[in-house]
Amino acid sequence: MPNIKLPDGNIITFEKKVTGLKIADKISKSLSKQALVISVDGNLKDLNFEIENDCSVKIHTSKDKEGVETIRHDTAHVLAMAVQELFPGTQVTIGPVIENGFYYDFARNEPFTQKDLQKIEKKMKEIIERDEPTHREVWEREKAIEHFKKAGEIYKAEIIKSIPKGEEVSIYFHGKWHDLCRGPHLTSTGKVGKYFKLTKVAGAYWRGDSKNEMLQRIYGTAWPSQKELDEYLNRIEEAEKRDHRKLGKEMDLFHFREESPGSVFWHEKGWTLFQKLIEFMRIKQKHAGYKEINTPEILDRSIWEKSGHWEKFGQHMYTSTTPDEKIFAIKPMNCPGCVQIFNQGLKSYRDLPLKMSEFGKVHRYEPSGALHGLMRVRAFTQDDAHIFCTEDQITDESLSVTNLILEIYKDLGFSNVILKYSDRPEIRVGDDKVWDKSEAALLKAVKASKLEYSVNKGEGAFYGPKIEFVLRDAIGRDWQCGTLQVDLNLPERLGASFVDKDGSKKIPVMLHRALFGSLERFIGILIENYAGKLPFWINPLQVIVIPVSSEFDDYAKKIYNKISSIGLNCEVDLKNHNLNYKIREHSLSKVPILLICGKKEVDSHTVTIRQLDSTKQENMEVRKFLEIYSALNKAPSI
RNA sequence: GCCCUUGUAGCUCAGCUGGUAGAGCAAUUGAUUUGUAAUCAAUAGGUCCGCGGUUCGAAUCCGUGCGGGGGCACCA
Repeated sequence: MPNIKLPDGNIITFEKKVTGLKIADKISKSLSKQALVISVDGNLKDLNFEIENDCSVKIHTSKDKEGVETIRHDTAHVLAMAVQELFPGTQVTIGPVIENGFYYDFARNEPFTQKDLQKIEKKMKEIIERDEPTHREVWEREKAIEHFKKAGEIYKAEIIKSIPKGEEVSIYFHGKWHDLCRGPHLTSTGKVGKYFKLTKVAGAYWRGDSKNEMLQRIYGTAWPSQKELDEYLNRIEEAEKRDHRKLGKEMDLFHFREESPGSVFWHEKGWTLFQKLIEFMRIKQKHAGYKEINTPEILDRSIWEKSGHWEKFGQHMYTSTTPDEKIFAIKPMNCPGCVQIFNQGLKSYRDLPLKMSEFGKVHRYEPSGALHGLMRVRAFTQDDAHIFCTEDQITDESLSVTNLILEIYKDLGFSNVILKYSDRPEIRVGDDKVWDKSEAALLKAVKASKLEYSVNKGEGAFYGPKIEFVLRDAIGRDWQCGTLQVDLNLPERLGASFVDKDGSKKIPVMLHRALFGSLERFIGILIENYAGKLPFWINPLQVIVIPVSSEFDDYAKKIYNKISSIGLNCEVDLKNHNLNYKIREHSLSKVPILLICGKKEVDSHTVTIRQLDSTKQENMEVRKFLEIYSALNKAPSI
């Protein structure tokens, strides 16, 4: 006589054991139609799972995350069914739900083509129409292993072997086709619906390990309705339109070429943007008490050996041999150089905290497959800084770094920031007592920031704990940008010390921090966040002056000179094109302000302003325009 | 690095099963002097990514190298 407690608190009593399907029936017809899975005391179960004891349940429909995920999981199964029907001999491996969809990894000698995907989709729809009923069986381990081995499903057999002893080995059937699976699943393939799409094929290592063989992964997306599917596909399309590689070309900011894969050729406009960001940072960092330095790009091998980079990071380092056979490395990080500046001359405790910033260009030999536009490059500029301080100063300094980062992000339009805190990894250097102290100090700063944070256990650097700053962009994507790391190792390795109050020599703590992380990457993020329509103050081409006809060229030039002289990035377009053409051209290249001058403007000594994405025109005295827009030509917080 | 895919004019792309290349935009020149998202015409523009092979003949087929894209691994 199970008593079933519903989410609204009501209790329904059944005479004998009961399934989720029956409970839904009892509640309402519409619920029983929409029901997909059920939570029984918080555990997700199939709708025909038999409930014998008292419990509380929640029946999930496509309106819940659980319901949608089950649809996706079942779609993955249907995908595997279709593939095995169409391509006998293909082995199945795993097929989990991911954000917005699912994938399934297959082992097959021939590659799947784009055409195959269409064929598979068609077959999937057939299977859904066949409405194969689902049922679940629990098998004995050895029997299951034998069964899958015999069926030529080597990977499945291996998965079963790795299921912890004591855990059930459940097999799901959809008609005759069956697969090892934890479940839960819909009651039949017909429940899946047809609102799915296979999106891409890709390679993926078996068990995610690059030492293993490569499988073929088919990605797909699935939704409860056509509308949601279309919306999702639209979102993808919109994101593609923002792609910084495409916009960077269209806006004439930068390009890449074969001679230096993963390194940026910055064009004038892109470089102006780059320099504007640096100028902005210089002001903010000066206020925050940083001293800017600069260290060599190329340093002798010996310092990299001392710092540990040669051993730990050598794989990613560019080296260079001189004609006289000396080996130098091109810096992959700025820290050793900075420590050498600290080491020059005697430092006192009175000098601490000493904050040295550097816009340092570093080179790292990244694997070719990792490169991606500005987001992942082989040569990039860090807005780096190293703070030398005492252990007691870690919390305050970390907090002031956090505040600086938040201010800077906010100025650039990102106010949604979360933190990731990582503590000691298994392989590390230094005494556990020192770790205790530095972790506590850093965590205190994290908490004091009052930001949302997550803890990544064991993911700190080998030399100390770290925080990563993650910002969310306009279309909801997260980007890891800033980082703050406590370093208890490098200062000692490179012989840094200061004279303490009592006259003794002590080793300082070093904080590594970067705000944007990489200027290149951050510019990529900015472009995508704003879809190329950069805020006025950071825009590398702010104003274009357009005469209505060549008769007004002189006036336009005069205006252009005035605007340039107050430090705005301005151009004048004297080309032999009509007004409509010029407006279209410059609007497409996303210039925020177009100034139109004709007879009217010359007579009244005004300009007519046309803002990007607005057809409204505003006529204004030249003097007033200069006043307003020179005030707008700086960061909001400055 | 690994799997798949891709490389034609400055850009975006067409070029079927092998017969040495074409469009639109941009550029140049000329005409036009224009009031808020494409004025007209003419001209010029190519080592079809590199190397090798098959073939009477290769942008096209094969091999290989390099680059791009989608993933995986990597992101110290």
